[in-house]
Amino acid sequence: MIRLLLADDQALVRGALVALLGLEPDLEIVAEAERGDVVVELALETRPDVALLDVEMPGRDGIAVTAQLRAALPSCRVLVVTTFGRPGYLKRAMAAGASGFVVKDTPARQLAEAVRRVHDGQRVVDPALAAESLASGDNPLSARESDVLRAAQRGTSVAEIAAALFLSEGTVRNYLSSAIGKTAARSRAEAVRIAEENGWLLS
Amino acid sequence: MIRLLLADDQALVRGALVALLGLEPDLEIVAEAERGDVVVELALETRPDVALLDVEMPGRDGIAVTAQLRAALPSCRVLVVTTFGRPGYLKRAMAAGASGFVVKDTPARQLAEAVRRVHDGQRVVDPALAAESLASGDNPLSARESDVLRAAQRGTSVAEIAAALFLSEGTVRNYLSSAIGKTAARSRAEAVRIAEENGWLLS
DNA sequence: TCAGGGCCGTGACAAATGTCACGATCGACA
DNA sequence: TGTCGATCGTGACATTTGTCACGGCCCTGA
Repeated sequence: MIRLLLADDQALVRGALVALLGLEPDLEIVAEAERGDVVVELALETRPDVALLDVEMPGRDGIAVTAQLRAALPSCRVLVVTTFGRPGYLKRAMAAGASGFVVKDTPARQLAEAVRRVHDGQRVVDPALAAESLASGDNPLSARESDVLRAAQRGTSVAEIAAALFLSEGTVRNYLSSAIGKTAARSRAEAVRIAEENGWLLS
Repeated sequence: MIRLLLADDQALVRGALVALLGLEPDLEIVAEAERGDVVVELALETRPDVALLDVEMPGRDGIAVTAQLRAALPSCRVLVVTTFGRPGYLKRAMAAGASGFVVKDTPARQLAEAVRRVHDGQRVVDPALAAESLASGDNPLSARESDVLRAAQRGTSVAEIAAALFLSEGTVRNYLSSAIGKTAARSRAEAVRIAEENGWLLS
């Protein structure tokens, strides 16, 4: 039996995944989480063989959880599941120690198979996404530029961003300007969108 | 047996829901769709009793599908399922003729029960969401203001919005300004965010 | 019939935004 | 050791954005 941990913030999806995977005779769900920040603790208690982690979760995002889980319980492999096939997500998930990366667009039948492959020590990655990920290049933003873009995500003004990050307004404008340049955008809002779509704004 | 149609663009979620609802002895999934614009045709072929529609779908959004489905096959009740509990979604779904509205945060066990209630002619609505929906008031934006905000969603400049909508730049600025006022925002980007969160930018 | 509202446009203005040039410090790295 | 890049700041400037006042057209409801 492969022991499974499931983490997804949408109760309906989580429950449905339980039903789906519960149909497989060789899989057993031993734990469920709806927040990222309880996964490691739960894993230490229940000792799963494979953890299915969503990226978008309250508390802590799935990629950060991946890194911590790999450190705390190396015997547990991680399969990351996500709604959005952002190139940066895949790259960072693999760098964090994930064994597989699956988008929610993939047929349901392949999920159990992916779990088995991951448990088997193989890597599982959507080939199309892998290609896109390679093509999109690395995150060109510096840490500060990411911070400023993240703070600008909700339509915040320069003054508010500066106050939130304890920077001068001029500095914020400089970072925004260089972020706009690096993302090949033509306005702050477009830069935010491009960075989001590439998965460059996590953590 | 209650005959079910399922529409959700994420194959994994759709498959998982099939597994979940397939466990219920009185439910039978007779059709699946991954695009909004094929649902009506599919429903006319398979004659389901209840349709489970996601709001966010390619082709046609679930609320537009609801209206068309109600017209084409009045015997089929609609239960709308969505990731985002936007107040405006609920209001528009009910106005379009949906019998129920469920967010993906609700426990999986309640889904089958919701399907039965809807099939029974009852209405199913998350009470918390209903309250929020009433509190948030109606969409204050005029059709044109919504158009302009929608066009501004991706960080587009005034000149580009004007070109896309065949308007003068001054007019676009006026609409943006009044939309900013009506949403109580302080910039275009914030107005876009507020309108999105309230579900005012559909269709 | 008239008032009101949505729609479309113009022009002018203040404020915010984006760009550039210029320093300065610091750590990493060859 | 020197160089490079990231970080933080200043000041000046052009452009864009947001606001306001005004005009006109059309439709709807009182």
